[in-house]
Amino acid sequence: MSQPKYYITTPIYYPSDKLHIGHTYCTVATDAFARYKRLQGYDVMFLTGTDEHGQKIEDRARDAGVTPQAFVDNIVEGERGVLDLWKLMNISNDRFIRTTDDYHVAAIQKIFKKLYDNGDIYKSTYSGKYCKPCESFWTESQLVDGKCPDCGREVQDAEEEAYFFRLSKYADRIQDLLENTDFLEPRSRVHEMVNNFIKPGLEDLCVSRTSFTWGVPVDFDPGHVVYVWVDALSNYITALGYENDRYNDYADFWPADVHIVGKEIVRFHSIIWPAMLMSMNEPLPKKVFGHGWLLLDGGKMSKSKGNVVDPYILAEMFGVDALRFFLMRTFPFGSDGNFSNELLIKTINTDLANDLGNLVSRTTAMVGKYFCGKLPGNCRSWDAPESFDIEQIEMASALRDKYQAAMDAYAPHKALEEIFKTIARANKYIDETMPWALAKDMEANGARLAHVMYNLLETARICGILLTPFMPESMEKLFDQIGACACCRTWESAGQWGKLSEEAAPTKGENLFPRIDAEKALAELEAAAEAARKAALPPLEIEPFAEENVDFATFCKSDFRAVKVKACENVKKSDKLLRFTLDDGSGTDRQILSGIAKYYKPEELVGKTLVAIINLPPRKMMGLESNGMLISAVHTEKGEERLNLLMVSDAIPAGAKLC
RNA sequence: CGCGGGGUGGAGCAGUUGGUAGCUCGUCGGGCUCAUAACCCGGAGGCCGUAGGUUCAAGUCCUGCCCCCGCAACCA
Repeated sequence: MSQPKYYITTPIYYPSDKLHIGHTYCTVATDAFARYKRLQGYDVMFLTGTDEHGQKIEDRARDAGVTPQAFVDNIVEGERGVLDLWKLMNISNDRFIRTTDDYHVAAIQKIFKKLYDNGDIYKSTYSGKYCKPCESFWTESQLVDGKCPDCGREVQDAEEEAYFFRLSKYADRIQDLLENTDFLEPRSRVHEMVNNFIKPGLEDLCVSRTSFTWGVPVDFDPGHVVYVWVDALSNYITALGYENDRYNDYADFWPADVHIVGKEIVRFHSIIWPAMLMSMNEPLPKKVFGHGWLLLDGGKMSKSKGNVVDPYILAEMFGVDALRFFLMRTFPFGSDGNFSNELLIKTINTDLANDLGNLVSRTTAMVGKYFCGKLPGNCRSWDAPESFDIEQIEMASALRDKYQAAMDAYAPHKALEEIFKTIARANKYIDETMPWALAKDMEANGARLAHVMYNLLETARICGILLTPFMPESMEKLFDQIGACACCRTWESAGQWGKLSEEAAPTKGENLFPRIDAEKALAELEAAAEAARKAALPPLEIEPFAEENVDFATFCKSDFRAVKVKACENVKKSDKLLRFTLDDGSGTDRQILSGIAKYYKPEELVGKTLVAIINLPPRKMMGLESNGMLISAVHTEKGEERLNLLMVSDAIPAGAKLC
């Protein structure tokens, strides 16, 4: 008897930069669904990975002075890279595919050839707007004011030889798939796809490039590399062993049960990908779900806005499970949501610390206090239940089904809402039953009190099971604290009231979810963000070179001399100016004021031999006259201005002319 | 210009097939003391962007307009 199979995927992310909270959102959601299905007893294949080819990576690698492979290796496998992030976030993927993996590359060549051989890929010319310096093609709509969006320079019409995929051939079948099945969800995305792309007429798709080389080579036509579509989308099947020997799971797991994707790539997954599969005569995935975006301040987060949220910092500060929970609890999956640190902290404090954590804490503490940590047994049932007993038990008993309905509808936020309604009910139940009052007369009320405790533990147990996909580690701790054995942590047992042993021995452990001091945490986050901004600044910047020439005669008029510092002091009431008394070789002291107090202490300059231009017109600063200007070298490091006075050999006599 | 999404008490959001407007936070008042100054109860606060229409009945359907966000060939 084999288990039912379930195959779920995230997109493969583009490692041109470090991943941010948006990628984390998508991956955590997929992980929660994967864990949910495992909990239900499915044999789950959960795939994620990275899409590592293309022009942008080639460019970024060149800028960084490394090979494209080294560049992506660093982002994927390096410290705090993609793999580290998923490990930190406790992502339970069964497989990780990189499009640079040998088996994938070889499989892509076979897939490309297959599409070519069946006539759906043909050779033609690609025409578009080309920016020569950037060596990039752009579409009309990508241009900014008709110019290259990267460098702002003029573009020209250009053509290159390329292979095309007959996407148009599948337009009708795709439209039918989108409109008449629930292939694509949420439903609102269907209108977008059909109105925007199918109704205007699907154009054939350019699937190869000759303008860059970082990609899978078309093996039967040197110079061409496979463009993103075939390369990236096929990952979902090559990772199962399609057209390769590395794996052998295609028969078991394809078609995928669901591709979880961000809304911006719904197009590729709901139009191009099915068309490719139709062409290859392979089954289509059962569903594509396009989730929403996390917005910041009502707008998109982007590097250019400098408002990218770093999941590392949040997870380290608040805990992985708290972050995972927040992402799934707060935002309706499928629509956009406004991310903020305040909301994150508030959600953790309210739901996790005050409601769930505190419920477990007060319950286990009471069992410890009133029953020395072990229920007396025979406490599962009660002869004359109050209405609130019944209500509490019924609510917890019905929870699993409600949860399942929400999860199956890809509404994890609703599933969590149901759980927390039940948790809130349990907190209320404590008020209604007043255990501390019962405890005053244990002889008379001990049995009743034990029943109340049992009901609370049982509610916590059921909630704990259903929360496991979202917070796997914390729920293990919860189970340990309430004394739940392995057999009452299962999906099956989550649907059955009364599975917990009547002689369970809870222990009050450490707080599952400590309260967060919001003010302090926000200040720390602000400091971390500031540090990140600084770190992102270029390590070294120099002034751009002058575009205009200066003629030789004008230059020669500038009289540069070696000067020796006889005295130097801070100018009173000025935090910038230093006053120099200089020997310029004339026999008369020369006074120059220089705004470099930030960089030098006066005393360290006395005796130094510097360079000054001495025929600038005299100028008064802070009431003192300055006769010339000392020459310094300036540059910027990590956004901070650096200045070095030009110091020359003390062997040079004062007054020596520089030319 | 086109397409998509959204405009609901101070803030952030739910509102399934049209039938007395809900949740979280905040706020005000009360209760409790088992617990992570947490928990429980109650109050105040919304003519559901706007103008029309359909209907016995509309936040929910239709039309026009205003405002916000996004997409427009790979930023989840």
